[in-house]
Amino acid sequence: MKIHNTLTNRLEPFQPRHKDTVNMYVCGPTVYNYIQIGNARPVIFFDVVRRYFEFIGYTVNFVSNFTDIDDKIITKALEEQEDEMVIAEKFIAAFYEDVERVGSTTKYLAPRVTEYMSAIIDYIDQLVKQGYAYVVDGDVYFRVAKIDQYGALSGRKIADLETGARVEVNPKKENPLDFTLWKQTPQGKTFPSPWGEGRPGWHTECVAMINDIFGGPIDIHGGGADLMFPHHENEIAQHRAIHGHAIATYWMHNGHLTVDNEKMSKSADNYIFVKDLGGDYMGFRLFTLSTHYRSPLNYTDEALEVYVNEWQKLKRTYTQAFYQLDLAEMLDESATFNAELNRIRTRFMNAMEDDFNTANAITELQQLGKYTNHKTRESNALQQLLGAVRLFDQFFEILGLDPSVKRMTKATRNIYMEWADARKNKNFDKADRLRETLQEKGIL
RNA sequence: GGUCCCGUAGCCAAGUGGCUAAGGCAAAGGACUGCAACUCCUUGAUCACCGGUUCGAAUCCGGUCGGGACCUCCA
Repeated sequence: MKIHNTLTNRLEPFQPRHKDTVNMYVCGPTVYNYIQIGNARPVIFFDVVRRYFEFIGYTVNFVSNFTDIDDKIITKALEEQEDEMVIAEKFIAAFYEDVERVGSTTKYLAPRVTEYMSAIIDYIDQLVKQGYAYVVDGDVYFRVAKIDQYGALSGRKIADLETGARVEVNPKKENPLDFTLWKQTPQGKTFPSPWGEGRPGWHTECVAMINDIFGGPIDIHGGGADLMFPHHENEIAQHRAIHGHAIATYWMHNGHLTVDNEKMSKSADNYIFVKDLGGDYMGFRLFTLSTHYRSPLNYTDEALEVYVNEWQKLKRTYTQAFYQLDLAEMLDESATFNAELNRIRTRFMNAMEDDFNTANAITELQQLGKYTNHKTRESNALQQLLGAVRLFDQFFEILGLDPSVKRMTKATRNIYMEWADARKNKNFDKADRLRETLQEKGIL
């Protein structure tokens, strides 16, 4: 297994810290609105990472947080004249719905900032006591200059950052690059702390959560590329300060999704919420996996349509093979793979092992589709067909695609038999009627 | 202004030093079929441009042009 590590900017062999276990953490959403389709990319990709590791036998401890205290939530709460926590709850529920829509699992630990307040305050307190942070008028800032390796993740140097600083001047900060750990707030929900009533900055939560939940450094820390700087850089800085090392071995970042080659933004009026996408979410999932995760992905209606069609095609292929086996009472759970299927499987797995190259994995999925279509048209190929269906099952499990095909009921089976009979007897009126019924049931 | 990424057939997209540059979509032609749908087969690129390194480059280096990201608590 090779993974591109943003921290070293290299492809590295994956070595878990604990045998047979993968501990991973993915930065979750700030719950102030529905998620847009760009947010769905890490939701889908890291779900695939998890699925793959589980498939090859690892136990995966997957954690992704909710930022439920934030300026944006306060703004939203004021707009809607609602309590901030009500807003947060609403969008957490909406988030889970969207996660399920796109076929990712919601079964993972999802800590919230509000549940971690004391751990966050403790962490900041330690930073202050050890001189890595300073207090000014009830605000607390991290002293970036104390961390030698600051900038290593995002490939920046402190000097460059200072030179090109477009950072707003905050006279309270010793250095414009210093980031907020705690701040007093004029409005919104506040929490008591040694520095007064206020709220934590954004960067401490993940560190506090990871330390509490995993009790030490983890294997994989993931998120969108925009989190590299400053968010992940700041997480690393805080962790180096107290623990002397980066918090995770491998840092993985997915590239951004654009819409019609433009970044999604409210001002550009090209925001697309996952919930509004409508239609075929499996097709959308396939679309997001069709490009390597580190490359940018451009959304257009046409591009999505291509993969919606592709998914329909794969599903049709699978379904036909499945029912052919079902009719023949040959739908065994286990199957042997012949040389061709093994070749496809090996290529698929190799693609996944190569830094989760889902684009190439999907190519193999398509090759399997072609193979299956050939076998569906052959007589006496049921063994190979069974192998194909079971290999499909494996690929679908890894990629999180679900064709939702169930065995035929007795009634449906009878209709199918009647249809076949009618065709054989050239009773085409009847056959066409039955065909329609079967098509409605999704059998044909 | 600073840092970084990208530019492969009409479109999407793998490949990052070496057999004839994967795969998909679209298009055209063909096969199959009671009709249709589905499916299958065949057909396309010297890799933005210029120069360099090398026995050999889409793949490394330099430059030019074009596009994008981050530096603003956006995945």
